[in-house]
Amino acid sequence: MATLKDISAELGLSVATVSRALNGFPEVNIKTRNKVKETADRLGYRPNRIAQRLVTGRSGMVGMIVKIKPDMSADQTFFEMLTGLTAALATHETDLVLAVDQEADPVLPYTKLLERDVIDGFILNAPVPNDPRVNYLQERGIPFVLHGQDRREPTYPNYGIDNLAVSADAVRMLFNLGHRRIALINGELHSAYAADRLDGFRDAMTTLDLSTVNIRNDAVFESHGYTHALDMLAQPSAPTAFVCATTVIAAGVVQAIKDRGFCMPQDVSVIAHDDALPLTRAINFDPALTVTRAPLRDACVPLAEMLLAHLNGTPADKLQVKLNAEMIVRGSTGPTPERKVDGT
Amino acid sequence: MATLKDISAELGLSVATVSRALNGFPEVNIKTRNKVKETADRLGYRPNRIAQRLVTGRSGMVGMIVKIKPDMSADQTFFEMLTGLTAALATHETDLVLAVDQEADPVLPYTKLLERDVIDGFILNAPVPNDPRVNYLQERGIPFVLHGQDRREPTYPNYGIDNLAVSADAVRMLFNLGHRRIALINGELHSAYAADRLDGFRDAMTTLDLSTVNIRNDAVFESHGYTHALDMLAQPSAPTAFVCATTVIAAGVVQAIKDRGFCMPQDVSVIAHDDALPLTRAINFDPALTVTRAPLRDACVPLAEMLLAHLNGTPADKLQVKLNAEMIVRGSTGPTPERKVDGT
DNA sequence: CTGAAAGCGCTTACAG
DNA sequence: CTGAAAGCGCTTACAG
Repeated sequence: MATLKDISAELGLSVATVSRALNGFPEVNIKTRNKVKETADRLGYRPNRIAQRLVTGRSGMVGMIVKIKPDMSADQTFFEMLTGLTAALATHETDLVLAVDQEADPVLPYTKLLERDVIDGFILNAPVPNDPRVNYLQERGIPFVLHGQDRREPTYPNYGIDNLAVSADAVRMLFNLGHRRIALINGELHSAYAADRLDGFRDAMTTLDLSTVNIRNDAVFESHGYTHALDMLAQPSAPTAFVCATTVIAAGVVQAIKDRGFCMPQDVSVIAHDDALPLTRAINFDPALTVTRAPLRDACVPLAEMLLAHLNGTPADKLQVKLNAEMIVRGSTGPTPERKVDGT
Repeated sequence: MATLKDISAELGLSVATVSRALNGFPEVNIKTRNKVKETADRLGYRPNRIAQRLVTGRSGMVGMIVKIKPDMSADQTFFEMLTGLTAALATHETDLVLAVDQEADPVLPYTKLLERDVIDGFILNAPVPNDPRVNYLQERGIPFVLHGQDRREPTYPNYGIDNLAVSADAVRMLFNLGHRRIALINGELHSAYAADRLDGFRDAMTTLDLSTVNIRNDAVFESHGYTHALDMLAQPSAPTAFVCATTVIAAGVVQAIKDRGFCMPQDVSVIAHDDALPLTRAINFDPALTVTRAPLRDACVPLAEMLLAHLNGTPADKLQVKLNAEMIVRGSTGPTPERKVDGT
């Protein structure tokens, strides 16, 4: 493997100049730079990252702790994030080092990864409300970026969508179509996103003076969407609209609607939040699913770049992004049956 | 962060001696060693891996390319391997660097990872027959270990079970119970393991002079197990026994048997290969499932250690392991109905 | 615009 | 048993 020394020997230059030429320092003569680049190419020079890292004090590695859930419900989202983050970090010569969390203590894997190795910072995903990992890393001054929001007033870099607004937008949209009995089939409350969705839902419903009896918080399985919807639709005053945590949940809900002999959207409307995962796509529903949409993949580049910016000194308060999901109205939502009757 | 220099300054020793003391060199005086260790502990010394790696020429990173399948069928096994490998490598101060393969060209991610960084070697999982990655890495002299067998006569480190024997054992066992019409619900043939299972099945059946009409090679979904078994059981001469690629397939097959009104094992026997994944456990079947068993997790420590041994100079021909899966007979297999009739 | 020098934190022959 | 020295391959003040 060619080194800077090889190039400098070949050209009769110092390694310092070769280094500067290759790293785009403005002061080097353009002819020198070209000669250097050419021989570097010819010799197949690749900078030794390890040496660079020793001198810069950076390891070029950021950590992520993977939580293996026995129910595997997080797989799809995890793969999506893994793909996007790996690619985004590779752009910046940074590797993603994984540690797998099999422990009860949520911060233990962080301890281990920090003890054992040189990690520049962490990407925290799938936060729980008031995530304990945040406190742990903050106390130690270890840089990180959080995907999502685990508290109302974050003081650290974080990027995510406004999950309160996701629910509120859905409720308001259904309300405007005439719906009054609106159900929420939510994710599990130990996830921060689901807790926010619940809060947003309750707030919006209460503001509109609607009852919030039809709420379920449960693991994101199609079968759960199915059984919860089936239950609710059997009640005397069944919901006329469902707000679903994900398109996977929606798939179960839609099946329940069919199995109860109802039509969508004539009898029952369905809206879901759409992470734009490759499976269970909203447009493949029949009719296509109305959604609030925020592709999970879109978070990866910002997350990577925010962490690296933070490592380079950008203060945390400049690195806080809360986005609004986009509302896409398709065929699965429509006016309530009551309203249609009233209207004609 | 404390360095060797800090310790040496504190103790009036040279960094060389401190280094040797900490690294367990036999020549250091026991009292010196103890003093060094004590101050190292007190100062919270952690060796700088980057510096170690620069001088040893090792990066302490091994690569694995993750293939994201749209059907997500490999998730469970991937997580299992990820967990085990991460833990096994951590024992040896080695990190697992992931690259995600989203490309058509199966070697492209290897090129990228090698170009971009300093990777000591690779772990290749989920091989296809005559895996092209093998040739690529061998040509370039890059160390790797393969999980499984992608060809009959490997010339590189590899670890896996004998998948031909898995099928052959299952067939022979069913034959001895009197079964003659034996079906195989296999994985997809682009996987090396499935290709071997098919070969083993065909060979064993042919040797026993049995017909091999009932074979399906398909993605490992419970629904596929269900539909294939349902089809086969509707035929005039339906199989009396099923050999299943995995317990997930078996779950579908068992459901089909029930739905056709048959009893297991009185009417139909089922045997599966069991990777011992946390979901779909063989003992949770009713009756419990007869399996050939080889926990995927068990491969992780050997794989990690074989790769590291290879990096340290152990020749490839000493690093080739082919294990036999264990046969565990439970309630899902029994004598054929014909035989019982004949016998009484 | 270029070079000589110091240094990042280790390891390991070579002396003694 | 311990130390002084060289070196891994870079980067970056400091001179000129």
